[in-house]
Amino acid sequence: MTDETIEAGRDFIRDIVAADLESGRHKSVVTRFPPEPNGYLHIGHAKSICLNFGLAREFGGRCNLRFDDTNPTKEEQEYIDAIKRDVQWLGFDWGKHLYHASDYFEQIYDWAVLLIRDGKAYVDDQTPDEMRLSRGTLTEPGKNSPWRDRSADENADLFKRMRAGEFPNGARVLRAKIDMTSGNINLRDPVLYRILHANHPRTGTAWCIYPSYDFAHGQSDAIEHVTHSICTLEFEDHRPLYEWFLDNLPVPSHPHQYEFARLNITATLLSKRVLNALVTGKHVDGWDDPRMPTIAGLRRRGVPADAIRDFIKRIGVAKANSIVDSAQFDFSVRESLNKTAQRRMAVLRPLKVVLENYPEGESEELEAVNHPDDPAAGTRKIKFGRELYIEADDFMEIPPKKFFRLSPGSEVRLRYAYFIKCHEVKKNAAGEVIELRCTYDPATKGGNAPDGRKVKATMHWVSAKQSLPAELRLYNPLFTKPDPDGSNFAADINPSSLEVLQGRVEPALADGNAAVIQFERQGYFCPDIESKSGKLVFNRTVGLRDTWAKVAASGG
RNA sequence: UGGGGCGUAGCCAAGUGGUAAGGCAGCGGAUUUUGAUUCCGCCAUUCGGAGGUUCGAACCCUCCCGCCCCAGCCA
Repeated sequence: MTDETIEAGRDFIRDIVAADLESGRHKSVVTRFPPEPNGYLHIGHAKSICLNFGLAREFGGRCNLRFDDTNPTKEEQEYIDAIKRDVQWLGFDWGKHLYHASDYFEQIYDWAVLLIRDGKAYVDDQTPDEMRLSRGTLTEPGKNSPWRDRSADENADLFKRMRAGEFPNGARVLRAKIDMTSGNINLRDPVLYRILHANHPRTGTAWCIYPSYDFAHGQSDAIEHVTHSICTLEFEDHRPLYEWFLDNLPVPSHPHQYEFARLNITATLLSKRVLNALVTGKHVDGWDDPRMPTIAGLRRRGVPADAIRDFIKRIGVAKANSIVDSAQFDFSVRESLNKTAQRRMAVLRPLKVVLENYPEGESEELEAVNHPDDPAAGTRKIKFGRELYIEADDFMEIPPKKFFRLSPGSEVRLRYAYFIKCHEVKKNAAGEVIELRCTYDPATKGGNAPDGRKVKATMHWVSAKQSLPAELRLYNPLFTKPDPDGSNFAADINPSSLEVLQGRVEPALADGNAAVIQFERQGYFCPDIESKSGKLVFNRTVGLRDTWAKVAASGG
């Protein structure tokens, strides 16, 4: 076991599993992660993945990856491939336990026939509209279908002909005969099979009838000998139905369903419907757009898998609906990256600085450490010269009280280099600052003054000549509101979720495919998949905590 | 106004009859050649509300209030 699993928190599900093992109800735990391949996995799925695979790992059991592929009209091979890739990247392994609900279609069909023989299922000829009307409402009971009392033989014949493809989509369905007056609407004769003449990613055209989620899920769990079938709260109402099937069919095992609250994060929408619409509506650039809360998007953005696991561990598992502050996620990302990311310097918004007393045409090499807390990361050389770029935000001509970076007359340190002072500000016709004329103190090489004088700020910089141009992509929340409206998300989309800057980076980043690095005083960045030498592109994974921004925002 | 759930700090979340863990955020302070990191300290006399049981209640009982989910041939 790794430290991570030892530290896994306690929650009601882990308590149930531990108790079931303790009491001997189960010899070992078997869980499953059952995605429908109709979209990419997102951070909400990561919660389920960490729970299901984590349980198996912690208790020495097993977790199956099972595709819930019962609706060929929405499912695609691309999603199957992406889901596998993402689960693996998150650090989990299903071993040889890769399954599909479609693997069980024949068995599930046989069980449907059995229910028909037992008088517990019937073919309904009502139209979808008629069915909706006769289902009743939340407060009124439903009415029995006029087809509810067909003979077992007639039902068997009709069902066989449904399978044979004799009827068009929607013509008939197979329903369980349970109770049209139940307060639980899921028990009002739920649909077991519907006719769908569609190509299935795995079974092709072998079938034209497909089992519903309810009729496939529990039985699939039973076939796989799943012990704890964990799903989200909205399926709580389905549990009586889940159990009804297990009780009325000769299944090989009897799993139990437990429900937990799905993940919500502020200013983030986690529903495949919305994510799909963001992609198809071109609001983002694909499922792996770094602004997306998909696993693929987070990965492209530079978020490490261990940060996602750490986040999931910290938020816990419970039954209360909740919305986690996105700052909680950022914390886990920074926590991970702070330990692993090497430091480099990059200027996002370059402002030219000319050191008037530095000899023209000369340059020198200075030594910079790669990680302040990890000497093993070593050092690197960086070029210093007469012309530099500093961060435009690090200069203010008229500094407010608590601003202790560069301003006319003030002295600051350039990291690993020298103290400098500014004595002239050049502006363009529009009055914008375009260049600073400064002087440096040659006695402060390396960043310390022999006379012991202190500066209040240390700033990053790059050499004007030696640095490289780079595109820097800064990501802001995709939605402007902390609680965007999922049914009308377009209205809440943040028009500045992507900011593209043309900055300058140290030459050490020339090859364009480093791991995630920290640009000192700015944040963690990783080369985008589009980055290459000659055209460097970096994604900002997350910014550093910025106390000054808070001070400045509060007026000073 | 049917059925199923859930209410503990700004946000997550432990706690299940013995006197409110922890994390995030926030706020102080120390260290700092990243306004980062790290480190210290502060942050619920009270658990949605009201009654009741008990020596003792966030935990048990009663009533009330609030929020979420369900009326797909989606999952």
